[in-house]
Amino acid sequence: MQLPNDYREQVLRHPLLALFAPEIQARVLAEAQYRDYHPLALVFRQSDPADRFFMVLRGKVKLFRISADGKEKVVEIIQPGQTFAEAVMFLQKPVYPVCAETLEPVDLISFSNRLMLEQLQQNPQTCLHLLGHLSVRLHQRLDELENLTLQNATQRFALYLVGQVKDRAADEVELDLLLPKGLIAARLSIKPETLSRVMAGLRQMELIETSGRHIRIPSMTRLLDEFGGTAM
Amino acid sequence: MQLPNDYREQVLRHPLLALFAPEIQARVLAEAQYRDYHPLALVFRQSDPADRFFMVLRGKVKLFRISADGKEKVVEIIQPGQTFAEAVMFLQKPVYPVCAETLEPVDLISFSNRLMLEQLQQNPQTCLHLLGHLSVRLHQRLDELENLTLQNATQRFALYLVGQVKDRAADEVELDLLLPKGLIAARLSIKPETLSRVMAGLRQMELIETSGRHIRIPSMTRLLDEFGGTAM
DNA sequence: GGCATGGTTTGACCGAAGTCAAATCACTAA
DNA sequence: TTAGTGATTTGACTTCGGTCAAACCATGCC
Repeated sequence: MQLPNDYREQVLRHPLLALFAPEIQARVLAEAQYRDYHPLALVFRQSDPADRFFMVLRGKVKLFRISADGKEKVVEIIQPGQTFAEAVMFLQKPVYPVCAETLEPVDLISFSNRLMLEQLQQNPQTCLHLLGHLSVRLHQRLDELENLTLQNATQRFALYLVGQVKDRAADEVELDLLLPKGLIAARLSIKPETLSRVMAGLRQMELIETSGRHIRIPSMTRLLDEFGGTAM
Repeated sequence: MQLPNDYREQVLRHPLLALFAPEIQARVLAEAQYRDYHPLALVFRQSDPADRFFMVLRGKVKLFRISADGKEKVVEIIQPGQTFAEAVMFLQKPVYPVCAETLEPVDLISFSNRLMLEQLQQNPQTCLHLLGHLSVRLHQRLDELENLTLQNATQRFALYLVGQVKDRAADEVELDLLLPKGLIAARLSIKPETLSRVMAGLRQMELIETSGRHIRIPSMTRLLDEFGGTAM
């Protein structure tokens, strides 16, 4: 399928491709595959052999793991503009470590690992950028590990809320959750029922006010005060 | 302090330095710092500014996080020959994301981030190697996340045991735990008391026999059968 | 409107792991 | 040997979050 022109620029602006010479960019795009997906479509499955990686152009993609007894752990929700499964190309035995499923109508572009690796050998700058990117991800995972083990459900949700806020300075904040609560619960590794109770609790303590997806935080300070964590 | 000669070779054999030209290696070593530590010494603290990374030459180093209320999460136990805190040099604001503490008498060598970054710009092969390394680590963290959320204490310990076994083929296995049980518990994010009960449980089911640090697994098959997970 | 569907909430109950405290074991050093 | 320190075990109790089931709500569709 043909890559629509309005996506071209967005793709080439991505740091992974931005530093390549124009003729290389052209080659990469030529070998790229563009595809649109229905909601709830499976992009790839855990332990599928992996010879391509992806960039989201439109919609959201859920990365998750399935355990032997069928329980799933949501690892990440990928937003437009982000790539996923890039780290896989560096493994000796390239195999996707998670399942990827679309949440909405989604447009994806995918790139050949082989071609990308070849280009990386010529382009240390992009290598360094990727190293930076992976380092950040590694540390995010660290944060998440810490959250899971050291923080309870309410603290995890509070931290999630904080992460959603754009204006870090303001004390009184309003925002809209951009995911259905069930998904947020999954992302935080708690059950929807528990999330519901957690929010009820915070409402009780007058730390938040809610109506549907819309949330008002009267005092960020007070919220962080109760559920600070090491955060920031 | 002077780097003992018998360590020199070991250090230069490490993939991070192995591909550098001899004169570069010499420069890196010249700027490296060698030091020995007592047991329970703090190498660096979480959120200390980070301008060096480390390689363990002797002894074990514990990496861990401390939460606001003082609880600690053991992230990793570093063994001789391994490097740690290499990923930090790629961050915009280089700051150690964990605390590092020696568990035994330890010898460390540390390298300048600045110098290393300079060299990486000239050496895409080593970049790629590092990318591979970080990717593996990223996926290990994934495994760990999955274990924490999808697996209970007994399953986690069973997986840990499996990971300790050298001979993957044998069905009847004997091994010695190389860490005190308290640390193993921490590594698995459970309390020592719980680990104790977990082992008692497995003993009950005749899946393991123990005496002190020594453990006999009469049938690997049976153990994995009960507590398989997605593992392998 | 009436109804089906899926997301969200609420309640009653359960269970795995944490907490606290005491007992026991292991090993060192006098 | 004996005392002392720290690691490990055991028991009683608590707690957080999960499970199951029912109610509730919003939405779109006929």
